[in-house]
Amino acid sequence: MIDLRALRNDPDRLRASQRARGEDEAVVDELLGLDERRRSALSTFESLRAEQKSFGKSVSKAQGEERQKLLDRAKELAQQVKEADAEAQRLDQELQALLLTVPNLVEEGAPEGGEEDYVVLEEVGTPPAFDFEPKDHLELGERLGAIDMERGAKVSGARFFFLTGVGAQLQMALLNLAMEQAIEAGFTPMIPPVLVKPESMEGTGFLGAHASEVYRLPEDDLYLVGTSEVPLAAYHRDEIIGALPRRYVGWSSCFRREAGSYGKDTRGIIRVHQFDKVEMFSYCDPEDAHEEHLRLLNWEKQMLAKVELPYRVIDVAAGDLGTSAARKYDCEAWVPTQSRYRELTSTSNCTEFQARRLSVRFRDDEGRTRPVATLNGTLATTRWIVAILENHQQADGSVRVPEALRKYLGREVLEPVAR
RNA sequence: GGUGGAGUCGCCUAGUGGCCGAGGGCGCACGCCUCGAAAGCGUGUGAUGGGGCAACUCAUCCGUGGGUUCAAAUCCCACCUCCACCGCCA
Repeated sequence: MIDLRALRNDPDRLRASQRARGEDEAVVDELLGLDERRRSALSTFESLRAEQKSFGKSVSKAQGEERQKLLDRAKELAQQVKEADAEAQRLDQELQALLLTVPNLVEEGAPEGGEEDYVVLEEVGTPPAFDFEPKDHLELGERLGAIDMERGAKVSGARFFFLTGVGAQLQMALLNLAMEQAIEAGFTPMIPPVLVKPESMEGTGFLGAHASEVYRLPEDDLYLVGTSEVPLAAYHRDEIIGALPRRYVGWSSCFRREAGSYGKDTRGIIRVHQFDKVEMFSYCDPEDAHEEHLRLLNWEKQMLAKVELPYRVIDVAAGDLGTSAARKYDCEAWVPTQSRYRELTSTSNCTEFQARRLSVRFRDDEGRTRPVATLNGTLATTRWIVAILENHQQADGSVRVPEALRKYLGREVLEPVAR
């Protein structure tokens, strides 16, 4: 949620942000008009209510006929107060509802435009040159006895899979490596709930434009999270926290409906309904948010270096930021059989947007409460297996294990197994 | 799933229609005292929103949402959470 008071002072800032995202600018004037009417209704209610309160005092002191007279007038007042209250509440709800539809203000410097308008910030490493025909991750995974899509489909349907044998071990190795790196950097490890209440989902901004991506359990009015960002952001809901920054690293399964992606990435484990992820989450002073964002990006790059993958970093364009992010950097690893880069990590600076919805505050130097900034970034996911298998494959179908993963896997090469 | 009990300021607690416009204690902050500290004494102590350059001021908030009443922490209804016990189950 954006800051209404800041909007009053500088409506052009939101106009520019909406333009950069390719979204409606008219919402600015709707907000301002509604806010004006709400404040006027509120002040009407407040003065009536003050009158009613002092009137109530006189009633309690009066006697006999005098009391009866006052009672008649008080009854009238009560009616008026009730109406004024209802009107003020109605306008406030209308304003809140509209406010919830407005995406975060875009950070200055983010590229304008849509999905294709990203800016490449850097390319790290060199895509491997094979002197044989590289196999894709699924073929490799099946030969290694690491990935079983067929049985995934049999048991759960399309876009579900089993990680088996070294596949399961490889994922654990990867996620353990990520957890270890984060813990060393001072993050508090967390294993969060993956079913959350509507307000947690709403608070993180996932029930707006992307609501169809989210699994819902109507019987229990709970949602399955698409990322541990959701429970980690809601963790401090309705709290005033001290000692910023607070950094958490969450390990969880993630669930995505992938509605509207029919036909895209249908082969293998690139786009699936359920996967595991290690996610960094940071609460910090809004003044430090930009710096913190760059730190998260750096930790992501450290992880990518450890698994020895070639990748590039992109600055995601405003129109592709999603509801909550003010700025977003993705790291995309090279996928040899697709001859292109695919997203492995994504780090967002959500500024105070989520914290305002979730009411997570801190005390500034003057002792006033202010919303914190929240940021998140990926340290490892199941999808990384795709890039690791493909980039480190050898002519015989074996896969070289990156140095950093060896101590977890206990071997240097993953060998094909007989079916 | 069933039955019973409970939810008041950071924590503990008082409060059974108007004296609550929420009292007390703990904690915390500041001051006095002291060479310094402890103890003691004094003062202060929340959130949200509106108005104001400001000191300040007004309104709302006693788990949540409704209702009764001129007036609700207090009465009524529903829900939520926690605790205890019973049943069922991985």
